[in-house]
Amino acid sequence: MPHKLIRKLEHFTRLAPDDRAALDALAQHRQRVYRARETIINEGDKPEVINLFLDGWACRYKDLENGKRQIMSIFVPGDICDLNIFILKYMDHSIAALTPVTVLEISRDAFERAIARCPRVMQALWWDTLVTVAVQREWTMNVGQRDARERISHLICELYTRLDCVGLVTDSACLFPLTQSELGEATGLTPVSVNRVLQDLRRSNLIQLHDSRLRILDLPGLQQAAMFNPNYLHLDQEGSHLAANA
Amino acid sequence: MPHKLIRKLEHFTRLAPDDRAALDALAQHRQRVYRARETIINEGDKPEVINLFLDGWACRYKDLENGKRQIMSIFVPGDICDLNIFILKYMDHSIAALTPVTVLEISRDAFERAIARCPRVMQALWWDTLVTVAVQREWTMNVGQRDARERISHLICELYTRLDCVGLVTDSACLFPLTQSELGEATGLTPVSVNRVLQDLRRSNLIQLHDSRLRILDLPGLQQAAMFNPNYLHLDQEGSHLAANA
DNA sequence: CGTCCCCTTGAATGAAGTCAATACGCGTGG
DNA sequence: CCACGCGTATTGACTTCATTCAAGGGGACG
Repeated sequence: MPHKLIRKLEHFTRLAPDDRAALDALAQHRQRVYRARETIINEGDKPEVINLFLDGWACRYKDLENGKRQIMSIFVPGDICDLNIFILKYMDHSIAALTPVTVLEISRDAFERAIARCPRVMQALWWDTLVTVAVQREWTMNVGQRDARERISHLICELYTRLDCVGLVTDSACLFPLTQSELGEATGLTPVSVNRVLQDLRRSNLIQLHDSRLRILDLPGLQQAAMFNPNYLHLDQEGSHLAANA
Repeated sequence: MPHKLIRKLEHFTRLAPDDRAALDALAQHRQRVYRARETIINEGDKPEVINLFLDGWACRYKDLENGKRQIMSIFVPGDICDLNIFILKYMDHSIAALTPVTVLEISRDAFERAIARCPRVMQALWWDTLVTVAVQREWTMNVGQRDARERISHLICELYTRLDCVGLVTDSACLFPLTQSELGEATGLTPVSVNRVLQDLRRSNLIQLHDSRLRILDLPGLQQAAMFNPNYLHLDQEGSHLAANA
């Protein structure tokens, strides 16, 4: 059932039937559904489980004293948040559903059992962790060095690529349920600026975006506008030498 | 010899003599010295070792097509960069010395041997990894939501706290070898803006900063100016229940 | 002694923010 | 069924914070 995760991990290495079985075993665990905007875990709470997102979009965010909110990560299906998070006593940020969301709650024990006898799974999950950090660095870069148009384009490129990885892109189109406010919170822009940039991207015939549907009309053009280089997602089967049937 | 790392890890958990021995064993490995500004590893290179910073400051950075550069992390003594980095085939960013730097190059094997029989060390290093990611998220927040004065203050607060953790603060003062350009590259500001903010912080009697020496005159005041909350550094012995002598 | 890097300062410019008004779709309840 | 409220999107006018441009000073080093 967590086959979106499997699908994603196979961008890194090929998994043996055993490995897949170990990952599937995780799916035995408690599944939980959240409504749009519902909190999944709050800053200050004690983390107890590893959340694996099966369906829907969610985000990591933090509120500032001055009322602003920064969205620091977006979770799409197949994403897993913080292996071993229970090492920490308190969450330093919150996680909330952006759309209705289904997650798998993996306990520490189940997780440890799953990876204990599958070194390839362990490595693949390490890869996923390293990619998550690389994404976070790229977000720092995005808000630090790019202007409004580049930021929004870059975020769109990244999410589009990540969705493609787990099979959620069809015909250059995908679901894209972020509001303009949320796009702003993720990129450090105001909703008004986001709106203006989106108008511009539409006028430039790079994207279509309405009713939570995104279609990329000119991927190379959009990537260029974003200075997007997918390197940091490390998707090119870099771990294939570790693969089951290599 | 990597006792700055040990010192840092003990903010999370208490280590047994065995654990310390395992960490000390790492120090047997190749030590390497870089000059200020020298590249330690370049974007595109294959990562071969885990670098543990013993002395001096370094940074992670990425160059953009448009000539700008974002510093995405700062390394101070006791910091370790990316456990298991060799899972990736290519570096997606570069690392360079900011000052003369001494690093320990830990091989994959040595690393695996060190943690194999010391679960506490493993957990402590995992904690360190989670903190590193939390710091990266905070940087995203910093450039995304704070104004110039807040950003610079925040970065100063963070580095001051991290240096304090490894015993590099004496009498509210520490080495602080970043140039104003580098501060700008880390915060998404121009050197001119950085200069103006620093003037302002000095006039407000919050800090002294000259000749690469920083003194904090009013820590609560600076933290308030920065909206700094050290939560995300997870320094309060959160893992003491796992400790050797708990 | 000259060069280079870093820091400093002032004045002009510009990108994004703020403020405000309007429009649109959707669900709820009268 | 329609009215209303609410959240989201759009647009225009004005403001502001940071950037850009430019010039000058000081210290380190060859």
